[in-house]
Amino acid sequence: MPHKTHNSMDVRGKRTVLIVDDHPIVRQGLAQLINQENDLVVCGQAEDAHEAIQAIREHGPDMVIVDISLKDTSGVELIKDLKVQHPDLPVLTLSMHDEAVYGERALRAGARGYIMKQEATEKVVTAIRRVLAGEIYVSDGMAAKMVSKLVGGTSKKSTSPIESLSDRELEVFRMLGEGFNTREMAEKLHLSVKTIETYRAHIKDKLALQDASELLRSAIQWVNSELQR
Amino acid sequence: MPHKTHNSMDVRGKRTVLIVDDHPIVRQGLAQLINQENDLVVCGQAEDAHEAIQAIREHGPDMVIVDISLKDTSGVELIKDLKVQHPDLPVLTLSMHDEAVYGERALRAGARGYIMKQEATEKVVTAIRRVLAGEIYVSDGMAAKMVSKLVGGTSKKSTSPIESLSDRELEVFRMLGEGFNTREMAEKLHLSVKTIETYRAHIKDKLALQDASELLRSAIQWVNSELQR
DNA sequence: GTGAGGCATAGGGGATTTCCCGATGCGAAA
DNA sequence: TTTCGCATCGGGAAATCCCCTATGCCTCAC
Repeated sequence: MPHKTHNSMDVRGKRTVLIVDDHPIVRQGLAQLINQENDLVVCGQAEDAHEAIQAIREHGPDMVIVDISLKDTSGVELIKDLKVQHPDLPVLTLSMHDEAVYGERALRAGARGYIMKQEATEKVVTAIRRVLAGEIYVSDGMAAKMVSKLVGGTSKKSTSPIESLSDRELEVFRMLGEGFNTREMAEKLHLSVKTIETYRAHIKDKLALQDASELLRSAIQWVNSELQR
Repeated sequence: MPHKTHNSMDVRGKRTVLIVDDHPIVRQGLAQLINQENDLVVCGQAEDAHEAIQAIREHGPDMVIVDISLKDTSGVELIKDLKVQHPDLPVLTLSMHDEAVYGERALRAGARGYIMKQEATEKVVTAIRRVLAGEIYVSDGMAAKMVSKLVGGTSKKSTSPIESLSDRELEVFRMLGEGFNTREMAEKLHLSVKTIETYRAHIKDKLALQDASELLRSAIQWVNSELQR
């Protein structure tokens, strides 16, 4: 398949991959994994959303691998941005979080695949190839779940109210449970305090919580149960 | 590959390292990082506590690097076990979680160092060397915090600073970690809001915490660790 | 293709809460 | 008996929370 505008292959005919992850060790592992394949090569790395945008401009990679939990802007936000700025650039989401919580969000944001760091390295390579080929990669379990969701259509039961939170709201909810206050969240996410306050109010509504204290308890409990996996 | 009796050096005179992490990609990155040093070599890998114990028996490494969040047993439990079974085997804790939350717990469990995955790879190597040399490695920030905690506690012994809380203070600390706000605590304890505020201030002083947010995080973390024993 | 509604973002202004100063009484310890 | 730590409160300024409103996007149904 002949590609269009930007450089689809480097001089030695390899497909180029850009890595976005804020853990140097993970970048190193991933890079080695990719570079030892004879048709793939890592053309650049970034550790936050801003660097990622720049690196994409600079290198024009064939695909990007994005960790979903970055330092400032969350990976989901970066994926959404990329969807706008580079609609044809395929994105594979790499995450240590459970796919049940973040998988669907990542795909809805525009990712072409989702894989957990717990997976064997061969599966990661498989996922990369699939995404490069223009297909979608998710785990079998997640694929099954999404199918049944489609078939079931309006299955009102068994949907945790947490599912109803928007991406930003979930992010705020998680940080709340980790003990951050409104101002800290605003700084971390580069948003106005007022915006965080709005999210808190929405979360309270959606989860039917009475006040800030119930909200906090709920968030703490959820974060802990997530840690237990 | 001849196994020696115990911690010494392998045939080529390198110090041997065992990696325990449930993310294959991280293991790969770390292994490459270590193996490219000419005096260090990875002698084995494990992805959970059980495999780790076995691998240590088998390879007798000079040190172990343990991720704090494993699949089954938490890394902290593994570290405690190792402290019993191999008291002289130095352990470096590697974690993606903030050191403020887990650092102290890891060290108390017996680790000789704590480093975050966010750190640059050179720092990781530095930490490994330090721990191998029998020293303790923590970040500068964490070291400062622990010193101020010790100084602030005025207790010569290394008792947990939480021990220094009075009964009322401890009660407030626990309720804080459970998500109660000041007014609710006042009602529950039949005290003035002002009194609870005073306790909060005292706890902050005694535990050398900066602001309400740190106080909250600390309380949440403590309550959780209490739940797990 | 238009309107309804969700989402991300944020401001205004009053109600609460936190934070930094005290302060008082009461035991225990020095 | 003087000096502690502890439990208990208050004043006042600063910060935060809470309720309402608003705008610019999207998506999706009709």
